[in-house]
Amino acid sequence: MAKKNETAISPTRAENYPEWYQQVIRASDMAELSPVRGCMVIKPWGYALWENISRALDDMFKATGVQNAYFPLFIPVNFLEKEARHVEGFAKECAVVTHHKLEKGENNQLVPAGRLNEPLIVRPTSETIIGDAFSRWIRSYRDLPMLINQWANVVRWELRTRIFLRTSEFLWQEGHTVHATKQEAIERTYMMLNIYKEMAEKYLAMPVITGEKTEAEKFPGAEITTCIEAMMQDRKALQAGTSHFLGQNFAKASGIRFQSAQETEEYGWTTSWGVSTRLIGGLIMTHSDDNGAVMPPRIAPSHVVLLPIVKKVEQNENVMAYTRDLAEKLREKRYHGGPIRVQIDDRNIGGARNWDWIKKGIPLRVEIGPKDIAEDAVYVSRRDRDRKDSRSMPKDRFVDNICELLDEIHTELYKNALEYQRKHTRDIDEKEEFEAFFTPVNPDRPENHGGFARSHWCGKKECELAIKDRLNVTIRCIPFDREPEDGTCIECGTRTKKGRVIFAKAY
RNA sequence: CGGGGCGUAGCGCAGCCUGGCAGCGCGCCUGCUUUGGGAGCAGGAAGCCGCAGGUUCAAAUCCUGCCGCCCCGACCA
Repeated sequence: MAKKNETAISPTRAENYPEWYQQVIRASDMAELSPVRGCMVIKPWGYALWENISRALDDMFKATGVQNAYFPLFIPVNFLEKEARHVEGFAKECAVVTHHKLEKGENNQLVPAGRLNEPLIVRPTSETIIGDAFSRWIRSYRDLPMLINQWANVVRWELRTRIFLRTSEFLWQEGHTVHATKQEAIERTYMMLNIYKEMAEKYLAMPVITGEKTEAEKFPGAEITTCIEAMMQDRKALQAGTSHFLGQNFAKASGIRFQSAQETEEYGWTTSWGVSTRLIGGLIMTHSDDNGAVMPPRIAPSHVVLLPIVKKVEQNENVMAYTRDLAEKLREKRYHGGPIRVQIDDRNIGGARNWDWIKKGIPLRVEIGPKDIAEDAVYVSRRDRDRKDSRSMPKDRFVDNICELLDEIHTELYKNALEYQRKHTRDIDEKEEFEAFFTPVNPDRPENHGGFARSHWCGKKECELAIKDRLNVTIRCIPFDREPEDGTCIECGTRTKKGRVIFAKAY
């Protein structure tokens, strides 16, 4: 009974949020830093999240006619050069392959040899190389729409990295489509953003605000960038997914042309859209608490862990048999398209066993001891409730209702996150209040600040940049659901009727 | 790339000022006892003290250089 800290994770969120984040990842065994700077090793408990996320997304994509394909990791440098703004956006963070061979040099060290005639970049995103393929694949309007997705890794040479949120290499999906008309491409852009919203809210229990990026925050080369933005528990915004309408910019850069029904030659209208392993960072920072991770049930690596409690050796086999039988009954149940994922943990390590699963964030913990078996009952604890808030229930009722119980946890997590977001979102019309809102109360913890400010903006880039320079606050998005409203720009005071935009500090 | 902090066992740290056997807690392994909320006893394994050079009889400790990590800022999904 050597009770140590009140909380399993130290420091707590309030004490040091960035450090807490890393400790949650370590304690839950989701991932670790790799020997290569800025890269991560995703361990099974973390990778299962990505598998579950990607499986659900893949189904949703395919339901809209998207097909998967795979394009090369290496891209000729001159491909990137084709779209001017795209170059500006990505050139400075590209990893470049310049050699194709290693030779033994002094002291037996391996040194690069065999310089490439043309260097290759490691894809930071694949618009250009997919565009090249599309230019060959598409001849006629009958080839359209072209709806392609790839699951891949990409590399962006980041200065400052943070596990899952910003690593030099990350996993993602990138969808790329070509359409005969502007209208259809724009519709596709919004359609995919809605899928991301559904993933965030219905699977990750992460409420998001959908909207459009400003000129300054757009994807390099896009006409319209749409996004889902979520609030983390430090009240910073996380861009959790983006969908872009690329106009004809990339079609012109890559020569994606088709012959129309009217026998004219036209450029295609393209879109691209992606989400990444960053979503995992987002769900950690949305739901986890000072005792570790909290997994949203629908994508949790496991739904329930069974913890047999053996008092006397001679009861051991009885308890284990009961436990195995319960596991089998649970596995027969279907939950959101798959079986209930059950683990049995019979390690003999006392209360530490329970804490391990709390830190991993498994939605349900079930203790099974002689007392329960005598009553044909189980003792159930929910991760989203206080850890002492456990209750006994008849075993059959537990089995019959486990799907409803998991969905209830999902709903509760979503509700709490939405409540948090609303609590820290404020309409602000006075410049002084705006400044105070984003100024940390405690200078030692500059990450602590107000949250989302809904304020008026005249639409000028200078005002947006001035705020960014002064407060490190940016316009996260122009919400789709904004209502026209009279107001004055929070920076320059110009009258505007357009309605409010979301200002926040961002990851 | 600028400012600050930190590198000692898997994790968290002490030792450094004042040079002299490599330490502590947790974790890990073995055995026994235990098991309804971070178990007890006994035994054990585990270290390039970030790296390289220097000073010294002797360096985790002093000096020089480098590297890495974390936080803040600029940039980004």
